[in-house]
Amino acid sequence: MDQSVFRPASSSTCEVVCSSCNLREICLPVGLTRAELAHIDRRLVTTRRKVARGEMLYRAGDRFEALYAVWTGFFKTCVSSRDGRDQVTGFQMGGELLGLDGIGSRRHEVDAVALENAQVCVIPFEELEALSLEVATLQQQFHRMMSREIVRNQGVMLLLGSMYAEERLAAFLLNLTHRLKARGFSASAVLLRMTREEIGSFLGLTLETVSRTFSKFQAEGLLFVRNRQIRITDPVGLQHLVDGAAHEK
Amino acid sequence: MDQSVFRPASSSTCEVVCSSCNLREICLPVGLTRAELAHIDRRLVTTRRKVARGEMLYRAGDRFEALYAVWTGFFKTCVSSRDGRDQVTGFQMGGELLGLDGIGSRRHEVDAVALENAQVCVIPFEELEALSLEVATLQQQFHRMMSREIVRNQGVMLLLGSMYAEERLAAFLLNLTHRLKARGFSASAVLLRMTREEIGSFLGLTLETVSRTFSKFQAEGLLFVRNRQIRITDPVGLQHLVDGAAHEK
DNA sequence: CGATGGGATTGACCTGGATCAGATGGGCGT
DNA sequence: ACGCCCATCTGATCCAGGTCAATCCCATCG
Repeated sequence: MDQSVFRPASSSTCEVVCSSCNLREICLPVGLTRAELAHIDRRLVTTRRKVARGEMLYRAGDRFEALYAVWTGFFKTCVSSRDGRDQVTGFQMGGELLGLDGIGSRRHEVDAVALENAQVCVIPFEELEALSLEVATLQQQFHRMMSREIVRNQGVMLLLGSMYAEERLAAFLLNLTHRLKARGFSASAVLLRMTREEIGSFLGLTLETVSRTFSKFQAEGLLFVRNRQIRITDPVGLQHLVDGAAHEK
Repeated sequence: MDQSVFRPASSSTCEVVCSSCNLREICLPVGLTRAELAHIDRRLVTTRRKVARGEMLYRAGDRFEALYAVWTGFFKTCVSSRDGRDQVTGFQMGGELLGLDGIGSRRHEVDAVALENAQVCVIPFEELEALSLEVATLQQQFHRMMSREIVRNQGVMLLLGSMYAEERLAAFLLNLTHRLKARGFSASAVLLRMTREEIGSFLGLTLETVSRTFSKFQAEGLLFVRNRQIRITDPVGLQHLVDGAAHEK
């Protein structure tokens, strides 16, 4: 169940090819034909970048030049206001895009930090736009990914604006397991890649509340926690919480 | 100071033309050449739709077919989870796009409601993608607008996740006045188009807290409130609040 | 011009989660 | 194997903002 053994495509060679990456059905090139994929292999995604645990892929203020598709590893993105307040705005795993925040202003607006040793595929943005002019399906796919990012964030806004701590954590865990499942991992045994504090920052809670809520879930038989190892035993119960079961009249 | 007298372009005729609309420097066609604008006039934006106050431009679950650029009037967008919880995710005014949430799934994911009688320019999405293949600057501009939407939402997440009620309301007011100012309105005299409850929903607060906070701001000499009429007398003071002045050690 | 109703305001009280503090334990470098 | 450090857990207390309730006010309409 160790998720870190998962290595898409050829990790031993340095060849970067979307066409033989096993994330291609989740990542940017979903639905492209073989011929279109060949274009991408040749012209778009030619380099990969390693980011060690704790390092930044980019930081707020950096010039925006490329998008990054997570290949291996796990990231968080953080916004921070000038007075030092900051907030985790998302966690990204294999097949998800990083850097969309920079397109508008040509500067990155958030920090992207690797939570474990990671590798990302570099997608030079000028090239992406150029190739999008030729390959309509690529353009479409890109638009879909941006749109989904918007919808995802609106879901987080709902969570932050109108849910209780337990509901937030339940929603967070279910979201995580769904994404892991879509990538072929177990939806019940999860190894968290982030600290309680990072979870708390993302959910608008303190680390103490996150910790207490995990303990409460365990006491209620919804899951087992042991540090960052989580085993979810009652996903339906968690979903019930998200659906507002706890505070219904 | 009545903002409703503002009518971009020719409101008497039914002709829909971006090239002579006075929102064109704020709206989708920013930075396009005259020739490119002509393309848009001819092929992209040919119809406009009226939405009466309280009516929905679209609702969650509707088939996604077009984006909408607000021409006149004022909208809110709401997400709602199945259990009836719901949350305002944004307010849109002239020159802003509605409907980006539908691109990913081909269904709208939120409701868009007019808060006053409004008119929107209809941008058929298939056409937009087709024309984007030919007009690179249009594609670029569209990507920028989507990216900015993502950044905006992340800003709201920061607000919802880590700010106090006063800071949230101050940030909201300043954001509103900045947008009004960019459209040529007064940044100090604002007529709110939404109820306290809608503001509260957007900010993750109750209507009572919004009301109390307005009163507190007035008592502190930051602004005058009279129902939906706001006059901001100390924008710097508000900015100071947003910057966390109140709770600094 | 008075009646009506929904938005807004204000007060009193309560609570979910923040804050503060201390104890425990696991991972990592040496 | 040891020691250190940081993450985690848990308890006690506090408070920002939610909840409940009463009133006010203004726009609309008969």
